[in-house]
Amino acid sequence: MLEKQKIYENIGEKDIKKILHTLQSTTLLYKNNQSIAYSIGNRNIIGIIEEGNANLIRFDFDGKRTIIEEMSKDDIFSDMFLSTDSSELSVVATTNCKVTFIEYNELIKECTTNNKIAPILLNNLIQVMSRKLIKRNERIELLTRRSIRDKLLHYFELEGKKANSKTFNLNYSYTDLADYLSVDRSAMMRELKNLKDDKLIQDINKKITILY
Amino acid sequence: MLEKQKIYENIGEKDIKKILHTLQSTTLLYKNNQSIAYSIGNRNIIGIIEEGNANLIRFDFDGKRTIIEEMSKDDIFSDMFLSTDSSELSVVATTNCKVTFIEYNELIKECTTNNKIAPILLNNLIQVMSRKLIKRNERIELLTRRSIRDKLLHYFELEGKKANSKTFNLNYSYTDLADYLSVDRSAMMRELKNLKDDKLIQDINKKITILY
DNA sequence: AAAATAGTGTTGCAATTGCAACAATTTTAC
DNA sequence: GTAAAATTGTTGCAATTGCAACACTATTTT
Repeated sequence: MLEKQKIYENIGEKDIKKILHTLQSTTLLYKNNQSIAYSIGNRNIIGIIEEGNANLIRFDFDGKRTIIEEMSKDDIFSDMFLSTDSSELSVVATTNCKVTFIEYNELIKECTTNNKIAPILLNNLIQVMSRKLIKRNERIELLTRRSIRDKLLHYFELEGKKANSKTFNLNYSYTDLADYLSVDRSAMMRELKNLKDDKLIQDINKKITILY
Repeated sequence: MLEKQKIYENIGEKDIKKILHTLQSTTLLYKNNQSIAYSIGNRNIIGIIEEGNANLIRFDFDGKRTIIEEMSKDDIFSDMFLSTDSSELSVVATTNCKVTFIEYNELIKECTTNNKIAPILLNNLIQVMSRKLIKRNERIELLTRRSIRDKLLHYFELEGKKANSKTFNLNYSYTDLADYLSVDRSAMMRELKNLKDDKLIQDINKKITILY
């Protein structure tokens, strides 16, 4: 399994502080369910989640909510990664969060001034972005499955691979999982029951076991 | 509308040749429908499409094909952006193609050796990756729509925005569009007819006009 | 120019899915 | 520790979707 790439990989504590200072970073705290507003007027701001979890979500005009991406410690988000006219997208804290904001343009500038740390941070940024691309790809692959059954089975397979075991714990609530798979919750529950009846999976209290 | 970021942005012809040579790049030609094999044994290979178009596609075990991403000139692809165990994914030329391969690790190495061009190329790489993230995000947003009708309308809106007009040409065949939206083609055709009957869109020979 | 291949347009029918609505349970907040 | 809020589990029913099959047209290939 691919290791989770970290934005501060290979940079010592002191150097992290130094470069964050050089880049004139800001660190802010957010409470659970709070919307993480950023890039107000600015451009190319990168938010680094230092502590806690947050989701990138979309609210439909009819109030329907869709989780686009879930993020945790060492994950990043940025207006750079979002379409300019996607105003209905927002980052929402799902636990209390600590977020550091840096300006990408400053980081690039530092790379041309013999700063030794900046290129490492830039490389790490690319690694984290690669990982993000992979995650979004996985999501796309999930969503292209044509039935709820296929989506569930594929999701379980992915989780199984991640856990490197046929048994793993669901860290989503069923409500959230339905959102993630973009299907009706009750229809998903019905299909989940079918999968259990067909002895393809076991589900003991959110602990899933793949039986095939 | 966001400009398409180019991997060679702000680098002169001569410098492009120079850096490609330094990075020991390889350029290969592919014919339409040919599979673009890369990273055989290697890691962190970046493919740059110099000419032509290619798709990132998945073949299901039952032969069903799904377009994950369509790519054109100046687009890039890489094993870095793909899950390690996604062996069923492949890049396939959809026209005759010219592709240059570079090694990411070499590029990083060059950045620490006072090479003036390498950091620019690296910045461009980030810009292109950002764009790719946005594209995949758009795709996710499309796929999370719950009905064929919604998917079509949303797709048309996106294309309208891109063209900056209510009228634009479909550059997909309907067969491919169905693949892209991940729905049954005949069901999509039916829904397309409904949209026309409801006077929400006009469709004259692949020239779509949004009527609302 | 003919043949082969790929794409378009349509339909009936069966299966899947979403919606609405509800009770029961669990978790969170004060 | 109780009230409020969120989640789970279930069902009937209607709407949407996928499948299969077909005729027809357009585009390549040789």
